[in-house]
Amino acid sequence: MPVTTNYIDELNESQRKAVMAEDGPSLVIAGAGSGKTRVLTCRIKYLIMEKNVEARNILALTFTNKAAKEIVDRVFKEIGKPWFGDIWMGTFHSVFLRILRSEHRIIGFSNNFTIYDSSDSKSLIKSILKELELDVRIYKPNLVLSRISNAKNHLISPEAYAASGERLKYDLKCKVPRISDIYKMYNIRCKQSDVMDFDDILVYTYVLFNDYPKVCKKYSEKFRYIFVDEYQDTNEVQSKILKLLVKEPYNLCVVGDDAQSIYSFRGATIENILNFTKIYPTAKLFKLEQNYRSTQVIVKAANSLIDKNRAQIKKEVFSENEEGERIQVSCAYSDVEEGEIVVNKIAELHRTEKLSYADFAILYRTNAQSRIFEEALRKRSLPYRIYGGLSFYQRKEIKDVIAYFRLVTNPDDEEAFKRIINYPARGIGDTTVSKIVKAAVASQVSLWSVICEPEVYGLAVNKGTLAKLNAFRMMIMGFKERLFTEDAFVLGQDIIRQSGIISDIYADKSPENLSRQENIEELVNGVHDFCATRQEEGDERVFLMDFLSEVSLLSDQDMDNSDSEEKVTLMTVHSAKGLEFNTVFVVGLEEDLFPGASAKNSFTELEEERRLFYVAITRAEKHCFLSFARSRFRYGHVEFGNPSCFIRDIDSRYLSLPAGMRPDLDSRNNGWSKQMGDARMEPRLFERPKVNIIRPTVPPSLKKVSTISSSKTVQTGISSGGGVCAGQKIEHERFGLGIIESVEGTGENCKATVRFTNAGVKQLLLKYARFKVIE
DNA sequence: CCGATACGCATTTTT
DNA sequence: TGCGTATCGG
Repeated sequence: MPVTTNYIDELNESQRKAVMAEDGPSLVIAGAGSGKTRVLTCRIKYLIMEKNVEARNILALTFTNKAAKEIVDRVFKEIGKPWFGDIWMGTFHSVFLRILRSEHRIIGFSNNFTIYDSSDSKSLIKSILKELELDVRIYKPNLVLSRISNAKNHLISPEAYAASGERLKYDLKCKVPRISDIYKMYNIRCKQSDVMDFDDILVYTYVLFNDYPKVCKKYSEKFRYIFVDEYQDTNEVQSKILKLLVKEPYNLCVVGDDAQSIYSFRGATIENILNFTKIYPTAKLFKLEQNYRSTQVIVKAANSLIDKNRAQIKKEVFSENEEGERIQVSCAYSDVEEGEIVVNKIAELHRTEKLSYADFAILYRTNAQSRIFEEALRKRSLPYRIYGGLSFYQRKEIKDVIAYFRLVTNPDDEEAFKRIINYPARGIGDTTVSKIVKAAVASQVSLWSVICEPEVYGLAVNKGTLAKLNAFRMMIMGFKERLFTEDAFVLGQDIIRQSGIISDIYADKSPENLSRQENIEELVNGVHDFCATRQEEGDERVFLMDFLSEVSLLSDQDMDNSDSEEKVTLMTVHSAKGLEFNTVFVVGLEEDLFPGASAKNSFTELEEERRLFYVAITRAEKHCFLSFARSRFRYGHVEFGNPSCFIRDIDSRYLSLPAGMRPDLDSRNNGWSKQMGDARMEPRLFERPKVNIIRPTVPPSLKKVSTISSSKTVQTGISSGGGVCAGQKIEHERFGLGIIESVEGTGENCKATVRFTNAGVKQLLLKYARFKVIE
């Protein structure tokens, strides 16, 4: 047993106070780079090791899968397997989805309900608009969706919406008075389709806990200690769910930074963190103010910036690191030149300071800005990686396959139905689908019900179409029968093959189709890995629904990018939250771009943009560069703009400004008097650049996968039970190199805890694990 | 039912 | 400019 106080000693004063706090609510305000995850994981460890709290009484909630994974790994590492037990850790959505699945009956859903992603929601909105004969140019689907989402985030039911004078008035003012009706229909359709959208996962959890106190009590008693990461990003429902769930003495520990709240456009409300002590009057407040990440100059500059915001909790973030150099501001003639300046600087620092390419990040406000930098980097043959853009799961071919999986799991799923009813083409066109929808709406049933009993619901189509519909139905039914008798991988692969997707995509060999093939193969691999992992962890049977549940809450950021090559990172400021880089370039600092144009009218929006800028700057450890361009190619033509007001929000003591922008020298002009900088083009290299647009590692061929599947029970390494012991070095088929930490159980149930170099700590059920012992 | 062409419109996006 | 959608013609 380790000396229990060690890890406590390594904390600073305020961290320690937060970690060792008595029972009761606590709010930890954690400045950027102040070690908030550390406090979170240490407190969990402290409770378990010193306070004899049982792991199964702990719940830790995050916003991203990535954050969840990090906390799981770190806690696991800290306390080891025996103590880890079954702590519930995960995103709000995944944890609540798990609860909703086991309580599905109570809230009126089937066991197999599926999840709509935002594009499904949008698509449903569109069909409702069509049915109501509303003009999509006035009722912009995105607007409608955000109003509905906003209502849900505030727990306004369709009925409450219809009765809310305030909301109706606002809609009327915006000339979209029928939002209320759309909302109502949207909800009905989701219910009929046995689906939930992302917001519903939270709303129904609230309803479950609020309307069924007995159920709530069950979970309250289970989760005696609740942790929330990034609390500044919670919305109203989330905070209310917590309120229901947390009972005396309110062991709710939330960690966050109000200065980093950048998701209000998604319903996050900064009031949650600002009012925490009002909701929980006994709450203790802890402030982590020492920044371990950045130089003093960077921290001070960031402080001076965020100081311009009104709504915030007072804190004094400081750094004891080296002072560091001033933040250099560059002015470029054009967006292209801005790219060159940045890339030149990267090349220079790479050379002079021996920095790895992975030490650099270029952060921009909008994804559209990435291209310029991409081109500049490509010209210089520097390796880079762009995050964002269309994610793996948003690709058409992937969505098609997932739609099949969804429909097989839940035939009532309307969006999945509509997506694949005629893909691959089987002669069921829009007119037929419209008739089905009409009949379904008229009888308040799902589309699937209509094609099951066409005559009952008065579906008027000709015989040929009826036959085609029937064939489709039989195919789906055929798959459905195997839902719980077959493995997700086997069934999934059969669906892809027998549905005709394979023949459709493999029919022609155009380059874009080739990449589709690769993507499908990648997905098949994903299913395979998923099954294998779950089996190794001890799940006997892994069904398609399990895969779906996981995958519908997954984003591309969660795919393991173990691609070890060193690359410059290009991403939006939003996606950079939580990350850190030695050197950061914040680019495009122009009015109407950063801050964006719409921030002009609203004070709160401007403050949010400022926080966003704060997040950007505080990603930097050593160097931070700011830049803007005088002219920029936007929407097809060149536009001129002014430097961002945010540059002037930073105390100029911490900046090194280009000539013409220095407040003491020339305050009349806007920074346009002179060109700044010595952006000289270096000789171009015409080598093939190392491009990598976040497509996951090269997928093995489908053929290879099939081979693996057929040899499912064959072990590469040792047979179950004997042969392994702690300390051995192994190589796992997917996780790579690792060291066995412990082995327990015998025979069938023999499990090993393995620490992998690149994949973290895993528990493997030897019966399934495929690896070989190296030494 | 699918392809071609025309129009209009553009943030950020953990789940 | 470039994508996604709407509409029309084969």
